[in-house]
Amino acid sequence: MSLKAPRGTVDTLPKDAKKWQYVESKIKSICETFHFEEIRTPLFEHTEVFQRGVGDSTDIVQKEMYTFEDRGGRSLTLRPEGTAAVSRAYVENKLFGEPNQPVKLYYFAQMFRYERPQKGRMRQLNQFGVEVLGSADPAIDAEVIDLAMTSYRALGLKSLKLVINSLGDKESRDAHRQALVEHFSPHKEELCADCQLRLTQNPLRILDCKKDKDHPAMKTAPSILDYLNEESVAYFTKVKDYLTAMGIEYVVDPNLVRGLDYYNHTAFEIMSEAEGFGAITTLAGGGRYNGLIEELGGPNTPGIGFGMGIERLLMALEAENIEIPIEDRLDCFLVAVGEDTAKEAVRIVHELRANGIQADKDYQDRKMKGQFKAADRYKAKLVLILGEEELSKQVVMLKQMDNGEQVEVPLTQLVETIQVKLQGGNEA
RNA sequence: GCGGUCGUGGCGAAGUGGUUAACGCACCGGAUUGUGGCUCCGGCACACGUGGGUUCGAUCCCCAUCGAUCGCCCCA
Repeated sequence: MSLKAPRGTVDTLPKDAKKWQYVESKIKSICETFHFEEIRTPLFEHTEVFQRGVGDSTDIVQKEMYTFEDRGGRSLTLRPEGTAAVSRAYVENKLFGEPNQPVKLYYFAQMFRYERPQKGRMRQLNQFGVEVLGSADPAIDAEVIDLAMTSYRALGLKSLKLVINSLGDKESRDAHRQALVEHFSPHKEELCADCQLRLTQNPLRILDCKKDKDHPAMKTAPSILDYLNEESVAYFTKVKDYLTAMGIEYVVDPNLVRGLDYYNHTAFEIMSEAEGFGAITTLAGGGRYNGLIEELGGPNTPGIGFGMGIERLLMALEAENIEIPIEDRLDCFLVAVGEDTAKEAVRIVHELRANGIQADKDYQDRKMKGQFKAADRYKAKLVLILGEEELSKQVVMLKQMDNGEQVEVPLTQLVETIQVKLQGGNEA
């Protein structure tokens, strides 16, 4: 039996890797425009980081974590999401003491969740995410959303829908929670098993349930928006005003509830509305988490961020038929004929590369015709031909593949000649 | 975790309870004694996901398992 990559994981082969490189470099440059800096945290953390950070009652912690014990008996977990890990790093490295606040961070990282694989859902997935720590200015909420939207737009996506909501501060959430329990308790027996559990653990998430969405009590359920206190309303209003000021369209959905415990105030989700995208349409999700840093042992520090799935981003690009420009070229391919030329062939390719010229040669012992076909497949701009005759004359034939022109070049002038040829080609 | 569909060479794709499992693409070679994209000819190829069962005999029938895919749950 042959070995296969573990379930829910994939190999990204060169052709696709080029797409990833393109997407990542594009997004990174946008991060720089927004004056965000990269942070890299470990692939795994103490399990407690996620239990406390993400919340014990969440699906992620309850059934999706890759948790293992190391040889020292420590319980470690492959990170299932980025926010808790980055927050831990913020606290541990005392970034709250940095003079430049807020701290604006971004990351590209693999996440791991033990789930049933499906299109757009992998056990190892890649996320781009940002976290801004140390500011409770609603303008930052808008900026973070702007960064996400700008990234998508820059890659060409058009069919996007931004949904926002406010979960309010602690006082508002507690009041709403109380109202939800009172509202749903009389109907407890009619709700699905999950929701019966949610009633005591996390009543907010009942609103998110797809099974019970048609239950009459759902329509009359108390909306968080009615329980926001004055301060929370003012905050949410400012976020909306700032979005509007930037010309970013949004839809308020009072039922938008993020799956993780640490969120409060602003919550948002960006979805694809492209045709044929399948069941999964969420491209990115995020929100504010003002209590998380304190929960992880740091000072009371506000934070906001989002996570964006790169696999889903690529799916969305495909769904909208957006071509990703892939660089696929070779400057110079050396065709060598005859056994005696082997040593000189290796030396020439080495010399070209040492001078910054992209070069390759045949290693399959192909005949001349085969070597030319290979050069053609590689889309080589120039082909050098080295045979016994050229070797004895200390020259090489240089052929330009687009127009077939061929000239004899002394080895002593080869690098210079190629550089001129390539430069001329680029300008034209 | 639950349900549906699927699993044949590198890729695509026929097919059958029974001697060498089509074909196309790709790749290599020849026609063209040292020159690419067309044509013709020839060649190569670790293939019936894995493990059991039924059978004289299974790629084909049955079961299981693994994987993919679609949907549910939930999310990125």
